[in-house]
Amino acid sequence: MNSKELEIYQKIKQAILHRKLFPNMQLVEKEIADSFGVSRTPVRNVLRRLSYERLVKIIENKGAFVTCSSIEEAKEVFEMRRILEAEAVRKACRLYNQEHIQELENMVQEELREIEQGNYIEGLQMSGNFHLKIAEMAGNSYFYQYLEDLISLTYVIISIYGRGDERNGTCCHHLEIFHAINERNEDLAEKLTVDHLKEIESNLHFSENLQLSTSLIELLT
Amino acid sequence: MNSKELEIYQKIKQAILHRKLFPNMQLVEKEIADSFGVSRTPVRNVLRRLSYERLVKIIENKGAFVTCSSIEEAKEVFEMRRILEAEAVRKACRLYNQEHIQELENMVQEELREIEQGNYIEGLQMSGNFHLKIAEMAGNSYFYQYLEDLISLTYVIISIYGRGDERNGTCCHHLEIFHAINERNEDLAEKLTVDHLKEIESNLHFSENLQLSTSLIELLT
DNA sequence: GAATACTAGATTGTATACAATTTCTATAAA
DNA sequence: TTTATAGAAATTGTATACAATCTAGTATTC
Repeated sequence: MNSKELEIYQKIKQAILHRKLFPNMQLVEKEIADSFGVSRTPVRNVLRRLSYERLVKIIENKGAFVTCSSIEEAKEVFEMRRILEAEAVRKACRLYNQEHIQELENMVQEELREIEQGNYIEGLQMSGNFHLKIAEMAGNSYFYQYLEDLISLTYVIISIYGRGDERNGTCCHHLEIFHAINERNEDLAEKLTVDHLKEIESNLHFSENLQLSTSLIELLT
Repeated sequence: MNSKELEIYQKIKQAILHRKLFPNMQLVEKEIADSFGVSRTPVRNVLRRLSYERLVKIIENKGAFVTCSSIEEAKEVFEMRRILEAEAVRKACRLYNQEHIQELENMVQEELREIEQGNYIEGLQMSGNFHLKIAEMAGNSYFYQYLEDLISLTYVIISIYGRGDERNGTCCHHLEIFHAINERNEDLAEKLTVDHLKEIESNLHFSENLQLSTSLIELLT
């Protein structure tokens, strides 16, 4: 993917993660192409890549739509995150160097600042970056590749099923996880990570009949 | 991906897995397009998808090449397979139904027949299908998606670093794993699966200076 | 008035033309 | 002989034109 496509890719992805583009909203190729001053060709390439990452859903002859994960899909995302992040944080405990741990600490601090200032979306973004940093520290590129996609999808899932009060415990959890990693306490780091993810998931309201939101947003577009 | 692209995708993928196309070989868009009687457009789409799956490497302005995994990349693949398949086989033990277990048994039997008849490539293919079936039984679509790609890459890795004597123990292992699953013995099934993957990896010759094969094959194309 | 069929517009899918880049080769200079 | 260079060929990248499909609105029929 060249620099032009990369820019389009990042802009669209950020727009989805920052909730400028809502689940089920159609991404019309021509509109995007015009707004970037390019032809439909690179836009189509980007949309295909996003669909491979499950952030958009392409329906043949109909178009590309921002993903609106079902409850089952959301649960799959969290389950896979627990599996991958449990292993990743263990490996991070074993493999990290001074530079890594310094960066991780900075990220926790920055996240705390954002939350204190009431920047909800930015805090959520930093939260994801914290998890991704651990994936990077684990030293196997698949952790990063897979978790980048899963964490991106988590943003969308929270925007669908979240209550809007996600800022509560997460940054404290991150601080605890950071300390466990710093002490190279694998068992503790894994436990804290898995519990953390389970708590985030448990704060979503899957119980209510939210399948409606699918068609509802569809009507609004 | 529509039916036309799907066909091209499957043909190219099978050609790589069956070693008709060698690592580092260039996949020229026009040649493929002509051979399928289509334009370059759908071929380009397919090549991009294969590059997401890491089966093909696209270099800007140069083209698409069959992946030639480095030793480090190969080790990443096996590590990630152990992590995912360990969890998948545990979940399979808990979740399988009668239909699943029947299909799995059939696959082991078919693999045994292929090996007995000396069909090396077919046996290897069936071996991969056995692992994929377990991923399917685990009931989380990410197991299947991720392992489909990782197992495909494993074929290429074995073609690069294998000794050609991979047929030895694998099918016996599969039979043992099948029995463990059938008895819903999670711990045993996980242990057998991880050991099985470690043995396959240990039978590759990473030690020798095989980075040469990269440039060597490059010269031949 | 409700249901259906049809037309027009919008959108995606594919092929093709052209531009940009790389690769190869032949020629000339050291 | 080797190296450097120029130009031709091959290949990829992008834009555009056209085909196929879907969507929506309108007219028509019952």
